[in-house]
Amino acid sequence: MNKYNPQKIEAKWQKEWEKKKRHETKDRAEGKKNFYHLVMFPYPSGDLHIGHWYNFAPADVYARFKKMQGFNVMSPIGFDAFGLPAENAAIKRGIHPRDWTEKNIKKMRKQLQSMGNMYDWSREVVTCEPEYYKWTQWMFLQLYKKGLAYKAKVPANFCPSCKTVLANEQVAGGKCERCDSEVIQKEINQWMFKISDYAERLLKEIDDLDWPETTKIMQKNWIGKSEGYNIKFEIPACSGEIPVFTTRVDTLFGCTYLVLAPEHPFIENHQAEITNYKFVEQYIESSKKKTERDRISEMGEKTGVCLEGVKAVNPVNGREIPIFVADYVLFHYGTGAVMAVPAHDQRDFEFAQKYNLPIKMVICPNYPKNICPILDRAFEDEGFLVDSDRFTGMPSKEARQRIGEWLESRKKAEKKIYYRLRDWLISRQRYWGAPIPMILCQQCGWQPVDEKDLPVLLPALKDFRPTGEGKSPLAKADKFVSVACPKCGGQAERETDTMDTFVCSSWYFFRYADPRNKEMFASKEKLNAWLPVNMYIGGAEHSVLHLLYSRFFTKAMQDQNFIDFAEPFLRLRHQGIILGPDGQKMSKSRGNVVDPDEQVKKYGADAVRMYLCFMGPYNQGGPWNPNGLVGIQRFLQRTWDIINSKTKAKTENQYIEIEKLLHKTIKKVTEDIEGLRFNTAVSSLMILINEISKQPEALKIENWKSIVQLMAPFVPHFAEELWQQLDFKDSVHSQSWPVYDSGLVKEKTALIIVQVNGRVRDKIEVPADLPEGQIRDLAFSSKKAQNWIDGKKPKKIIFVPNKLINIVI
RNA sequence: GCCCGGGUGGUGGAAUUGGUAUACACGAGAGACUUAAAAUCUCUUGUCAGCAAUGACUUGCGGGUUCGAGUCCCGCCCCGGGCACCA
Repeated sequence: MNKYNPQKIEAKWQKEWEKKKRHETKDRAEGKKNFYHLVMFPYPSGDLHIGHWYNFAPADVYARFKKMQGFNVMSPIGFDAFGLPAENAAIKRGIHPRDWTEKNIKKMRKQLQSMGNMYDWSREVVTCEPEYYKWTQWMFLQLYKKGLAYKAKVPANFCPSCKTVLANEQVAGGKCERCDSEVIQKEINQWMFKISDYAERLLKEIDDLDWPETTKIMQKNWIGKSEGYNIKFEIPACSGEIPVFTTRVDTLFGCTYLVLAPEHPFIENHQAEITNYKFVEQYIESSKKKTERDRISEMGEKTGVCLEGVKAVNPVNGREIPIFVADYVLFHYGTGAVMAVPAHDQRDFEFAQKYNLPIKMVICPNYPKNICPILDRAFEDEGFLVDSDRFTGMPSKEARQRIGEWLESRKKAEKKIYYRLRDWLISRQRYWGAPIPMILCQQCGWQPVDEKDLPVLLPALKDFRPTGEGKSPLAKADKFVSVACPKCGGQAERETDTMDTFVCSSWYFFRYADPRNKEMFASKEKLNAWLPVNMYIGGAEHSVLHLLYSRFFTKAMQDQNFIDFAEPFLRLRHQGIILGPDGQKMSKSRGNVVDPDEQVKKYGADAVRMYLCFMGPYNQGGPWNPNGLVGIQRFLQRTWDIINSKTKAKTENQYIEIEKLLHKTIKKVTEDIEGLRFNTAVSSLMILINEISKQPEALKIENWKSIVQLMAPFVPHFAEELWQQLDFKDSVHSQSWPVYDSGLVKEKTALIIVQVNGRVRDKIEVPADLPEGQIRDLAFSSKKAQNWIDGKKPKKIIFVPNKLINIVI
């Protein structure tokens, strides 16, 4: 008998599809709506492990499903090819990053093709190719022109091992996200993107997106909006004032001192008035030396120094209060100064306890009883005001508004909003990235490279290793550095830093729409044909990095009218993470990376695809365990055998039950794929085949057609082969998705659960929609139920149509 | 510390709106076919009691709401992710 040989048919159909260019997508298809299906493009690290398969194979099931539903689906793929890991790996192996990257891409292309995904390779983009990074540089210039790219000397996160600065988003717990080394603070002149200009839009416009709620919350927290007041505290000693930001104006009467961040300019500007300046200076120096790590480990252990000789005046009651400098106050947030209310802020509370400062309670949980508890920690909740002059007795929420307005009318305060989001630092002192297209002229200052001179090619350096002195390796390439000023023509120097890879990946989804355009990153016509992305699938680890940056790019490009939409990804879903068999995150150093090749060789790509779908909920992931794969193989073999036995169907209505089950399965599979519940979709297919295998003669050939179609997205080669064996025309993948008959799906009978006092005592089968009265009679005549009713009179009867009757006695 | 997500058989998991808990699959056990093995097929498989019919118990723990709770509410424990002095 004809045996299912996955390796043979997979090779056959992959060749055939490629020959017929089955997966190339036209920008317009007659009578079809475009559907942009996108997976996060991979980083060419070398080998495609099972985690990649988990990302790409179920995603491809969705793409194929949408195609069969009649959409003109674009499913592109490419490589996020610049970046630190490639460079670090190349250094380790003593080869050039370009060679290493190209070799990996070649290998991964082959591996990706072996999965049988419907990628349109004609649209492939590779971010380290000049034809691509030309437009990355072009985007930089557009941002620069609008003042959204600027160079500034800021304290930055510096990784001593990677020898480059990093964005805030790339530092996790004081450590480098890539190599886990301790990050130190270093002041370097850096190129920044002004993402903070878009904080409000990034926050507001996320609401309407069909994204996982958790991802939205993460982005919102990262942006971190706070509304409050900037309050002016007068400093009589130097006839100046210090503004502080607070979200709790209602606690102002409880403010017993001010605290400035060590970097606050007031301190340096008033050396004369501060009588213990030497001491203060020492404190500032010592806190500067602290690493991010020190600050984290010291959390709770607050330090500071009082500025002797200067006092601040609380605008609300005219009282003079001391001023401290302490590094628990951050300079880069708000005004770099806070009003300390130890009774109602835990940090101030700890500081006040340590330095014996007055703790004055002004919010009570239970006014007018007015019994304030003795505090062992700050009371940060809402309550009623006490000891607050004419605001006493007012709920804190109302007081916030009233005190704010009152101060505003006296010009002592103004409404203010601050965001936690800081600007995006994009300079990297590394070789393997897109050069920043800027030129520094001693006469004219920073000048952008002329657009017609793009791309600024990355020179083919022999020694590309980082220098460690905070300078890019490109600085060593004299030919690259030395250039004529675009403005005056005089001697000038190129910027030698390269761009963070996240810049390259912030716009790649535009390029897929028009990948070979030489005039523009993509034409508006093609952008409008495809974007925004209809379905985006990728890991949750990008919740704030890539996904936030891409939204920023999209908004910035919209504002300059290069595109017509404000959000790049309308629908987003995350796949889970496949862990190593040991339950740990897969990593080469742990040696638990699973290569799917062995399983593919044994069971075929189709079985592996389907097993990945079947394993569990797609967004969950978990440890890799191939034990269940054999179950998928058995299922495919059984399906194959039944079809090949070519059992002829009998008369139409004899097997109506099977036909009904088929239509229920169509409904279930359709709904499940749409919701990315691949595991239950596969299980319902198994139930169907199990049922059919009991009576294979029950199915008409027409119904086999539907079944093969239902399976096609999961096991594309298998389905294509069966399609051909059943003598159907064309390709199964260009068929339209089966539609269920709602008449057949509707149940003719219902199984009624008979409960007595909420416990199941019997089950009775009745015609569907039988009215309550009749079911009641049936329930009472049930012997099993009668045993429990025991002749008693029911107190109550609960009836759920077509489901359940509960007799309460 | 704060914000999310999760905890169901030996294992992966199902239960879409508060209505049969354990679908589907793996594994295990028994049997059929076979000289034998593989493959395939059939049956059993949450726990306890029972020959059985059947009954009791069971969704991390403890309470609660409800005729009825894996699902809702309160309190706790554990695991995973994010944030981490953001005033």
